[in-house]
Amino acid sequence: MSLRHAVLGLLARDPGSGYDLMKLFDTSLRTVWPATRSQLYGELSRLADAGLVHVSAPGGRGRKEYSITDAGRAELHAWLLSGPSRGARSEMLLRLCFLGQVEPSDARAYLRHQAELAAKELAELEAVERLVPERGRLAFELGLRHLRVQQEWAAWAEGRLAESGATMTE
Amino acid sequence: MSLRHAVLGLLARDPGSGYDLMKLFDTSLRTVWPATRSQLYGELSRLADAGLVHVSAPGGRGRKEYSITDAGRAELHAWLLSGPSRGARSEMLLRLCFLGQVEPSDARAYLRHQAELAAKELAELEAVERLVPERGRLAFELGLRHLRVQQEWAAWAEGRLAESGATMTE
DNA sequence: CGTAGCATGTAATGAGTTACATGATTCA
DNA sequence: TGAATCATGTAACTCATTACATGCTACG
Repeated sequence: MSLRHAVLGLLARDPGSGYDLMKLFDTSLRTVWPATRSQLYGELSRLADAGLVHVSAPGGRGRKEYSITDAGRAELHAWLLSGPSRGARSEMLLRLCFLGQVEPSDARAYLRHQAELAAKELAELEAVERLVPERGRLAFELGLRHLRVQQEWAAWAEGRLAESGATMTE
Repeated sequence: MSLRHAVLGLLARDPGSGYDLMKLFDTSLRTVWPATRSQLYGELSRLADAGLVHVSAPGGRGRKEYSITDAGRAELHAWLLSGPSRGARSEMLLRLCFLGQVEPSDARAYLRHQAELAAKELAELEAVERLVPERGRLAFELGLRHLRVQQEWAAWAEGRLAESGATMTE
């Protein structure tokens, strides 16, 4: 139930309408916690019902500007410091569990492709490094490091498969 | 839609009943792709309707042993080699985006806790390293490397906060 | 006056969680 | 005969995705 907390986090920085928040979900949070309009507007209503946010400034064109309440801030704070919730799914790891079931050459090609993909994303990330605001620095650095291991690991894994394949056909 | 592929992957290794598969979901796949009974039995029916698996051996107590079909194998193969699907959510990264909104001392404590957590999981993983079957080796290694960066990063991040906190109060 | 951008939602469907509900067999 | 294990499911609910649907306003 973290969409709720993403919304609270954004509103804790600045009040805004659903429309405003949507732009943030489509930019800064795009790769971290994607959300759609229908989800967002629904969640805003529920948050308002629960008293965690309130409409602070109705505007033209039906605009409703929301602000976080004290209760909302308390909820956000508690969540921020709470442990990681269970149930993490990793499609990558799942594929890996069954990668032994395709031809070794296919598996190698797949891993090579993964390495290239990670390298590309890494390059993109490094290119925008200086644009990252100070407050986003920690998250950025973690993303960077994750991509680096991803790339190194894929290269290592491909090498390993190549070796064992060679051994087998000898 | 990856529960489907997890089931196909398991059945491609060995035929089994919903009950059998559930044990695997609760052990080997627990940390990779958790699933519940109700999800699993539902998915098995749908897979059978779609012709990707079939009941190969009905047994006592209502047991239905499923096997993968050629169509199922084809589907699995295609999925294994397909690119990563979009929509990856990271609760960790989301927390990080908003960690600036709590007291620096709270944030540091949180990061220290994360580092310890990663170190503990790492130790557990390393302890069972030799029990990992050859076919699970790639996934295991990726998990290991991810935990290592997690730990190193959390330590680095905490140090960074400590520094900037010190600068601010000077 | 038209179009780009602002601004809000609903409906249908699929995926995941939790709780409930039942019955057969084996073995001590 | 009673408990553990085998074995299957349904129902209610929440969360996420996709498509549909509408209307106002500023500006050129």
